[in-house]
Amino acid sequence: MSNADEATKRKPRGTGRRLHGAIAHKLGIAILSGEFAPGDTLSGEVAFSEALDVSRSAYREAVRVLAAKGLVESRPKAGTRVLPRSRWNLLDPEVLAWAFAGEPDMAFIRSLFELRGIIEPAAAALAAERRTRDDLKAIKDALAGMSRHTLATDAGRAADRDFHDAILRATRNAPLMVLSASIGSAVTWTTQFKQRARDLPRNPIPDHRRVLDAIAASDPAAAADAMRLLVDQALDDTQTSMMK
Amino acid sequence: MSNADEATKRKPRGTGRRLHGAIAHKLGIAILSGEFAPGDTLSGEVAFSEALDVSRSAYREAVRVLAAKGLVESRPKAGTRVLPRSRWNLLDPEVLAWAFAGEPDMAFIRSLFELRGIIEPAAAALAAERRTRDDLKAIKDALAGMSRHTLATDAGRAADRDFHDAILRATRNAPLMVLSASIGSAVTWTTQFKQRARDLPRNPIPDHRRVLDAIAASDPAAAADAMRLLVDQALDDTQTSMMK
DNA sequence: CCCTTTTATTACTCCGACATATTATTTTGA
DNA sequence: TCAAAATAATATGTCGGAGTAATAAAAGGG
Repeated sequence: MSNADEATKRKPRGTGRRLHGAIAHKLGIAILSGEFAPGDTLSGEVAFSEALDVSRSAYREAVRVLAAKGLVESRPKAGTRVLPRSRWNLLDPEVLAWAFAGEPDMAFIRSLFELRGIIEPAAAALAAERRTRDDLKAIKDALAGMSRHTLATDAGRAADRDFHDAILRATRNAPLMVLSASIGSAVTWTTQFKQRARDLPRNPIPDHRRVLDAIAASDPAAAADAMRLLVDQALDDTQTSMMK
Repeated sequence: MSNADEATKRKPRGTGRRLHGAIAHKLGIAILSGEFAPGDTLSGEVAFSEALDVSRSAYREAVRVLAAKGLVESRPKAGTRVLPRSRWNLLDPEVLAWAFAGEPDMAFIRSLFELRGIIEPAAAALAAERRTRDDLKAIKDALAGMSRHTLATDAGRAADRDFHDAILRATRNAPLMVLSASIGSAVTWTTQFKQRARDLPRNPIPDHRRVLDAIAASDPAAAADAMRLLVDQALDDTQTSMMK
């Protein structure tokens, strides 16, 4: 190919993302947004890589990433096809990010909150049973961080995530932890939308404190109830802010 | 296991699995089994690919797959390092399969059943609320398939999976579906261990029918209770069979 | 008309080299 | 003596091409 084209071959490593990662990101968004529908077969690997002006290796590695997440499947002669949605690994953090990169689907967001509404109260109950003193301290510290910053700031949202993460860690259940971490990051996207539309609707500290108190008291039922309140309220806030 | 294909490296395909897939499988098992601990850095790309007697491209694509699942991270000069367990995407079906490829960890299995015990009753309740007539028919058909075959056969286990899948589809919640599909496949591995150690402990049809009846009656609470019974019982069976 | 065999297209695999980025080392200055 | 900056070393990242295996379609035979 033509050399000395350093200008045309611009480096996409703005955030330390590699080339194949950037391609996977691009294709992932295209698939999640419906630009490539399930059943569609992507044009050949030579054609596509030339269209993107990247090497075949980079394109192939990107396809491997997508295939690892269940988005596509490439078979000899048949080409690379987009798999049906049921095969997609929607819980993968990157897939989740791609889903929210385009215009977020309200039904999908509601599904996520519904799942969160199932997971988090149960997690709070488990945490109430198994928490150690260190777990309790971590939860308490996160709550203190929340009261120092508002949810409109990055620090405040980080503290909110820490609060939920600390509870998850107290469950001593690894699959539960990774699951809620995925959902939590997705929910973070939506809360960013939320605070964009409207400033914080109410003081979240008392509700969080109720969860903490129930876990401190080793009361699983109360912890689950308190957490259920918290999640339902978050869904309501998100919905109303997206309505307007 | 058969390792005759190890000698003839010319045709390394094992039933449709590509070379990079085989490498990813091998490395994935090595990581999940603890052979490579978090923080360990794999030997260089050239060294490792030569040790495996494969090209660098095949090895690199395998590493891309592992990186997509959060198992490793490759950085220039620093090498490819195994990420901490918290970054692993344990809900990925392939990762789950790798986790069960070695000797299964009882604590991990219990964690999975615990998660299943949270998810499935809630899913049954949602299904009871939203099921259509077609959903009900699918559940009924699956149950009929279960009564035709025993759980000791492949067909019987397939029918059991169909039963749970049909319920999940009735929830109209995509993330919930893929999540339970992952867990379900993992649980299938354990049931294979179970029936290997001992034949089926009891007739599972009546318990499943209770779930079906509750969903048919659109009774969420009853559906959740019936499903809870089912899952708890499955855990008990697995535990007792692994004890002996 | 259906099944088997053949053919051809296609994507996977492998190769070797160059470019790049990160880290470790060394050197210089305070 | 310590710290910071510049340099060097090395593994990763990237590239295009050639060979091979496998599948889908077409052709031939039953």
